[in-house]
Amino acid sequence: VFRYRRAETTDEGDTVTVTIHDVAREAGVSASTVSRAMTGGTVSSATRATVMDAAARLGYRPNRAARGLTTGRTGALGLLVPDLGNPYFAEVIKGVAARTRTRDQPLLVSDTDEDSGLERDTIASLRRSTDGLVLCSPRADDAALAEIARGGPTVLINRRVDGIPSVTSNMTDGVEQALRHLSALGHTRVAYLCGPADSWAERSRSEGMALGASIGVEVVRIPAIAPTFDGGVYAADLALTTGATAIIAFNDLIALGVLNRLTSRGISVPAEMSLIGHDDIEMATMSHPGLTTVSVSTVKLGTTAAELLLRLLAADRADAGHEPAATVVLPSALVVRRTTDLAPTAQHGRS
Amino acid sequence: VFRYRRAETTDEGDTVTVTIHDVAREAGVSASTVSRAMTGGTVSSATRATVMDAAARLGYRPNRAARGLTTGRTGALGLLVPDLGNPYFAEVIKGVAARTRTRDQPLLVSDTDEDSGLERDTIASLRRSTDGLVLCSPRADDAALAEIARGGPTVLINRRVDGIPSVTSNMTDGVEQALRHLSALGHTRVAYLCGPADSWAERSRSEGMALGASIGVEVVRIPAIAPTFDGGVYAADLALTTGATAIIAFNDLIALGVLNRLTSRGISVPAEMSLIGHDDIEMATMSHPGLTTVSVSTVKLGTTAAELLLRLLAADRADAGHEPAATVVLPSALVVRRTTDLAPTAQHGRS
DNA sequence: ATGAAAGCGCTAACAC
DNA sequence: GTGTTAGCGCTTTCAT
Repeated sequence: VFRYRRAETTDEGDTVTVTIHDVAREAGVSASTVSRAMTGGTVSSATRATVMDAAARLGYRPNRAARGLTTGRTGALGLLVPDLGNPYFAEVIKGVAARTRTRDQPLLVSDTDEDSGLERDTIASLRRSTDGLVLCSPRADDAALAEIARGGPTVLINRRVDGIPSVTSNMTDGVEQALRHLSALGHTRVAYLCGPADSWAERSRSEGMALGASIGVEVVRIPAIAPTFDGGVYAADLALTTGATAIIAFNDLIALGVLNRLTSRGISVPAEMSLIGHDDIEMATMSHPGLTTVSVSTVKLGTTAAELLLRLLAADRADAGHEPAATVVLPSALVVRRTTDLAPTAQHGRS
Repeated sequence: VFRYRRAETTDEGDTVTVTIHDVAREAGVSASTVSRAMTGGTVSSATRATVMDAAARLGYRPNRAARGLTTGRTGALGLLVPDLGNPYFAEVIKGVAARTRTRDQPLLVSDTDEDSGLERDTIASLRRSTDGLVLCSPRADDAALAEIARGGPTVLINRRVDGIPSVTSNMTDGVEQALRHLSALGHTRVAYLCGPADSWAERSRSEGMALGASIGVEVVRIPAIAPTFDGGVYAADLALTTGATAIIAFNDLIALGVLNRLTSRGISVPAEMSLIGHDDIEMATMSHPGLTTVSVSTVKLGTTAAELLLRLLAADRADAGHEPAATVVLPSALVVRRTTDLAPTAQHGRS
């Protein structure tokens, strides 16, 4: 009854839409057969070939909106990170994007600006325009996350909640390696600069710090440092008052802030103070001296999460019996650069 | 003839979809009236109120796919940046996202990994799932961009092409300020670390460097430095061979690399070598010493571009006569921190 | 200012 | 394995 705008500009510049019916006519089959051929339904391989050929000849592109209207799916995936400006999360994004790009699935990325109020709304909004969500280091509590996961396919990064698939790095192990490294260098008193108290990552790393007691390293905790460069600048002075000869920071950003502050105060790293970060962001290689840090394959965190989500979606479509939620733990490894050295006391002993 | 999955989980946990017809019934009007009320059509303010009320009561959310099917619009916007890991672009993203968030429009973000081959494909893919695109520092040549812009509403960031709306920062002016600052400090020979030769940003900044000739500053160009930290590390040694007493880098990342390398080689910044970056990324404040740099309101670049794009879309819908493409130029300002000081020669003169 | 009706492009139940 | 058919939820023309 009325003219609809027909989109899709061809190379010749004229504007035509080729629909599933055009392909059907060209291939001499019905529209449903075309649909089946395109979406992997039961078609004889001969007709499938004919159809694919016709589609290619006509330059057919399925209309996402139309498909979405019938299937209820959007074809898009969503990813939520605390802060786009944090290079750690940027790498996670790249990992997820790498996986979705190969399937030509649109990826919606949002950040919450580290604000948990925003997190709720953003998730709801993302949910409505995607088929599944990857939540990176979410702030919400377990109950809220369970609720969110009930709303649709969900994969967690750096967070573990019963019943929800997740990918995490082995932070506890990473921190333990850091502690052992320091212990081997003769340090007996190290300050730990804690991250956000409510974060799962903080709890995991904190757990690793517990190793100190059993290997003769006294750990002094400095609570609730903002996981930023400025947080580190602030924390450096506090750490200095503890009598520690080494510092383990919640993340690299904090460590870099510490390094900057110590340098400004004329305290030599690593001669007078050793320093270890966490995450191995690119910047960690750029500092002077290069930062010793717990390295995590951040990109892989992203690709793995995307993989898990895709698997979830496939299982969903096949109405497969719900298997237990996959829980992948990626290894951590301490990368020793130049901010760690023998403890000053040990050095005396050495000379 | 068959059961469709009805989505939308309510607070009670049961799964119901409320459609425009439900609202129509509740409000005692026809579906078309509801549609008009929701989309700003001609409705009496009384019925509009009734409809909005009914919609709110029922918790009605328009189905994006259905709307898209009839209108040909997706409601989403796209943004393409060269590299998600570059903090400069991260801020641009935040700017765009801030604007789209208020309208609850999904934002699709992709990066090209600084690869111009990927750029073409990614743009095509983004185009199909969005109503309009913001292209940040695109690598494609003018003709290709004109072609892309013909494919749908497009706004450029840090690039100017005839007929396409754009937002840029005044890089030429920024670089001129840098040069004047150096001149005032007595520098007479400065090395300029060029960015990618084919980039618009490089041409703009290069233009600013031309000022040197007229204010008695000799400029030595070092061509085609990768716009990364490592690029800077590499360039530092080259710059040292030129006899320059100051360096202006294409961007902060390069400058930070230079700073790192100079520090490693035991060359004091700024005593022996002054250094200026460009962009004023957050990291520039974190270096030691703090980096003197050309500051650009990166977030505003993003919000302005989003604003322009939204305006374009609105005009499109209203079939408004095409006005000339808007070209917004945001100011630049030199931020003097601690990497610039009197030229060594001038210092001698001073003592 | 409002309602009726058609149809956007696609998929899925059903019959053969 | 394939065609027929109905309908997903919405917007818009047309008539009133």
